[in-house]
Amino acid sequence: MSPKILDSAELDAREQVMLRSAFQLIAEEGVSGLTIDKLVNRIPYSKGTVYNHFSGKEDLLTGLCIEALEHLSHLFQRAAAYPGNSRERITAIGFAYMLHAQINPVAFMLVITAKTPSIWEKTSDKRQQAYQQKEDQLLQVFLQVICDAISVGDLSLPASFSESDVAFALWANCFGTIALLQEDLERCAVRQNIEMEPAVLRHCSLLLNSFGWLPLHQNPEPTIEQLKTGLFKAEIEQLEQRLTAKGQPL
Amino acid sequence: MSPKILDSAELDAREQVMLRSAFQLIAEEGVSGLTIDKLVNRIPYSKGTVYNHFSGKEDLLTGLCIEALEHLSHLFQRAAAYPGNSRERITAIGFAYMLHAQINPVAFMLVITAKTPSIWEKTSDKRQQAYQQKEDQLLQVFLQVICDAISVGDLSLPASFSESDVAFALWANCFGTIALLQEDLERCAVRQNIEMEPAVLRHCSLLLNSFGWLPLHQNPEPTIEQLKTGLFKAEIEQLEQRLTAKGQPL
DNA sequence: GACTATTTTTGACGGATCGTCATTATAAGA
DNA sequence: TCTTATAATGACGATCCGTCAAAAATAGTC
Repeated sequence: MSPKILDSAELDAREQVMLRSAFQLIAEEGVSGLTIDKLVNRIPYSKGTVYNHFSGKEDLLTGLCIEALEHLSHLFQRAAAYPGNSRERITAIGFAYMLHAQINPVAFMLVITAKTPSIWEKTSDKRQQAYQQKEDQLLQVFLQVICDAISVGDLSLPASFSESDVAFALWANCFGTIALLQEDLERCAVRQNIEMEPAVLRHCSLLLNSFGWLPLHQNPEPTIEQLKTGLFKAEIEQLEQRLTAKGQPL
Repeated sequence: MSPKILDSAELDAREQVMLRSAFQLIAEEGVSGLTIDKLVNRIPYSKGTVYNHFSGKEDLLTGLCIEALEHLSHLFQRAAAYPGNSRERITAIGFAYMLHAQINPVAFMLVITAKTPSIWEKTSDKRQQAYQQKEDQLLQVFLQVICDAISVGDLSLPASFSESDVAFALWANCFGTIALLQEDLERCAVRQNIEMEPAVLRHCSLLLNSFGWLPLHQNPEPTIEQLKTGLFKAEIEQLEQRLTAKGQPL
């Protein structure tokens, strides 16, 4: 039935099937619901074949994370290409990060836990490298906007801050805000009825102001409505669909 | 051998024994190394007895998180009582958060993952409540310092910011910085040779300045050396011991 | 087409872990 | 001493993981 020599297109297609089914399984039953046996029952391949593609459950999870990073990377690149000033663009990236986390909360949490030793150690070298590469891509987008801002004069680096430091400060701030407000972490004491979207934007504004990133704005950033009805219109609609009918795959 | 009717002191003592051994097991073999069977082999109680105390492995993990939050709570309270101005005190809390994460990195990561559905759902109601309570305690310390700062005049709330919003912004910022620089997440692209201590302090300074929290400082906050040689002397030493000889329990 | 060699797929198996529960052990009271 | 309530035990069934020897499928050769 199957060809003797498998071309990489066929292999990729299979991997996609496996990742899709794994994702769906997680969407239905949570991360702990993902089981190799259950997965095998849903796909036209056997357990052994799955293990030809993934070194184990953890490798599969990292595979899903890589897909999530790809999704995020697309959003970032679109945000970075937003036709506005540098402050609007960096804000758009933060906004994109938040959108991603809301559209795909499970993947967002997965990425956090993917680097813990219990998962990372069991990830194949091949996929570890692929993951790192995607992560680098993301950082590059961030850095590009920062460098642009500097060259245009919108931003001048504070003493003892490198471009990377600025990128990291913004990233950590967005990440912390999103992570603590993530729906998975319901009923956190820290988050008392705080809405994610305004919080992320407020925190971005605070930090950008602190860097003296021009043009200085009061929060909320005025450009947000444009992002929601323009650049990220599709994602916003996708998000609203999610809120009405839950449980559908990415 | 055992008394017929167990008083709560005896029960608490047992729970401590179990938690200690679980902690040690994790320190030796990582979170995935914690196994009920292995735990049972190390303590003078049987599996059934363990299950009389904890509803399962996840409940045990949450139990460890509660202990971690208690540790953190002590640090926070000491920081909040630091005899300095309000800005120094809030900075001391952020510093304490970082110290805690460095002294007990596994617990820090555990607390992140504890709220994910796969763990939280399997946690007993009793322990869920205990956890929430500890979390509330932490937030209260934060809020107290913020309210003090306002009443003293060091801080005036920005428009559309409540006290909780300020607390959350600071918390999220510290959390994000620490989490991304956590040693468990080695080789993150975002963190290129960035040291945790200066990063946390820089980010705190940025945010405090953005709030106009008086007295305005350049980073690094000048009070840090005092914290390291005074208030948190013991913890700093503990940390240095950890760096030289790894693997010893909290 | 028959036969061989090579590649690929398969799922049964051993090992490990979980959580339960019938059984055993212990202590208090009569 | 004997009964009874309480607590501790660990054997057991169920589940899941990852492996590997056997089976299936294909390509090549005559």
